[in-house]
Amino acid sequence: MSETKKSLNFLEQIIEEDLAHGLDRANLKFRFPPEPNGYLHIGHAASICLNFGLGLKYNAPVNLRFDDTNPEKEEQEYVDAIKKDIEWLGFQWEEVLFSSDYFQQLYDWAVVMIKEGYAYVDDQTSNEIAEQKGTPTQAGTNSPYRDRPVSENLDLFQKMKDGEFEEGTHVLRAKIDMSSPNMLMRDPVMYRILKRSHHRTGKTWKIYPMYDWTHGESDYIEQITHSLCTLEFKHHRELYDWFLDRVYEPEMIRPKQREFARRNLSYTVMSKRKLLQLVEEGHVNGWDDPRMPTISGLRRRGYTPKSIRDFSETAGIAKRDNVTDLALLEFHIRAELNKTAPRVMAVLDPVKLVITNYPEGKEEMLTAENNPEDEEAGFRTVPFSRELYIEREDFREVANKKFFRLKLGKEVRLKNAYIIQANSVVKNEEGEITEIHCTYDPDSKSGSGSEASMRKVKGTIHWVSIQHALNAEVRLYDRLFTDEAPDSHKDKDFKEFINPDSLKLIENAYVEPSLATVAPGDNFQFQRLGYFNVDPDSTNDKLVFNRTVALRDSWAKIQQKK
RNA sequence: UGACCCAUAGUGUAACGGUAGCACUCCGGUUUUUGGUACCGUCAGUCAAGGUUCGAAUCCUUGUGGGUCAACCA
Repeated sequence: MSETKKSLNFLEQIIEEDLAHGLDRANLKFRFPPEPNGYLHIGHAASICLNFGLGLKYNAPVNLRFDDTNPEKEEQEYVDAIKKDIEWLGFQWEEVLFSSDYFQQLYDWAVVMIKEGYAYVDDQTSNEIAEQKGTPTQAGTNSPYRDRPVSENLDLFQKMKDGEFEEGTHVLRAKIDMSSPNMLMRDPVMYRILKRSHHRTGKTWKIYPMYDWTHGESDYIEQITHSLCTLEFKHHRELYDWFLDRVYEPEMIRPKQREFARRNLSYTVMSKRKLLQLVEEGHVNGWDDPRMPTISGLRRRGYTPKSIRDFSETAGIAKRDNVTDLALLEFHIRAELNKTAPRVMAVLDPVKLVITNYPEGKEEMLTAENNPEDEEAGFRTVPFSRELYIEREDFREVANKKFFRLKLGKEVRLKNAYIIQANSVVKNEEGEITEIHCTYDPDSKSGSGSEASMRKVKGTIHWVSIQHALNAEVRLYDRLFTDEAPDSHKDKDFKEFINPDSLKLIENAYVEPSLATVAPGDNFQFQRLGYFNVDPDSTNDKLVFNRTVALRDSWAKIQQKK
């Protein structure tokens, strides 16, 4: 009975209103319209989750439509990558479509517009046209070709299409209003001549339609009810509607463009241009570098589809500019991995520990729980022996009471193993500790049920058996930028804020032998350290792990306060 | 010196004229063979000034602050 009513975001409210005013629920249809000129990022993910989420909520189809009207920038490679990312996020489109599929229809409509006096061919250069545009505060002036006869326009447009003119010599323009306060309404270009091979239509077309002319008409052809885009397209809505008026038939669905604020994330940038720059200038190792906010980068970093969907859901949709805290994304990946990632032991900064009263040559297999958060996860065994590695920072010769880890003369629990007491250290000439000598309590074996095993010891540390451990490379990632909003500073380039420590490479880490058979993409929790996944670079000979995110670390906070 | 959009805890969002709520972060505590998780708790907000109203985060006016718009890009 206690049904918590979920509040609707403003777009859902618009849809509900449309439904209430007679729109048939069965006609609801959405689309996600990427341009195949780059990789998808977390901001796109918000849009994907929005559109496909609406599709799921209303049981309505969602088309994947590639907005491919510019053959100069678009490539098949991006089409494939985009499809992969959307599927990986867990969504299914109704149809894969391309704006280029509509080139003929668009052309036919343009001819009609010319005949009706709504479009004309302009022979001026782009500079001349730009000069006549005016400014936001100043009206533009009409082109000298604006009132050329329909027959001449038809003839010229035909010749543009036939490839009789060079690039840049002619454009088709909509005849609207050169004094409109909306710059986009000042006779916008509908077609330009481009003698470029298109990734799908090849050399069929010599002229290509512009975004504004294409997008709304594509929505109309597909009978999309709600065409949702980001805020910067707000001014385009007037044009979108004007173009729609040229072709709209009353018995058809009339698509509606509505705008929402794009999702920004702190400590990163979200523009394709800037991300491309990071790739091209070598600040990162490609579009799928685990530090990139791209879907492919997040995937390689170890983020899961669900964590990204949950993030988008929690962050919500609204119309104000935002910079969402990276901590929210991290919260969701920790929440999921805590429930699903198998726990294992790995030592990243090893120091040797010798258990002097443990028989030399002896080894035993100890039982370890795979995931205390998941009863189904079961148990595994880990080998134990006389010489172990522990984390260097888990030991101090002397320390105060707040330090729960190993110190001289004190006890600590080795996770899944025995209680040990540190007795002495061996140092090298530099005074660096090379070995810690300790003794163990043979009766304190974890899970043995003995009285000694039940003893409360304040600290528990992880370890690996030296002779059984596997060598691994571990890549520790941190935020790519040191500033919350690196591209928000007018006087500074965003690259000035690149974090020099965004990648810390550990070439000689040690992991427990159960990890011998992992596959790229597998997620683990390295106990007490964080969540890690297997990088595609990983091989049987050389394991490579990426740190997805560290565990929350209250000890680090205590230390920082000092 | 124009048009349009936006303004709610540190961050992101709800409240649709009727008790400002949720999540993250931060801080404190309980439990714990992960200084993790879980659980409990604390701090913290309607940009400003007027107006309408019994009652305003919500409606109106003005101001302030931020954003968008002058590609043959999308």
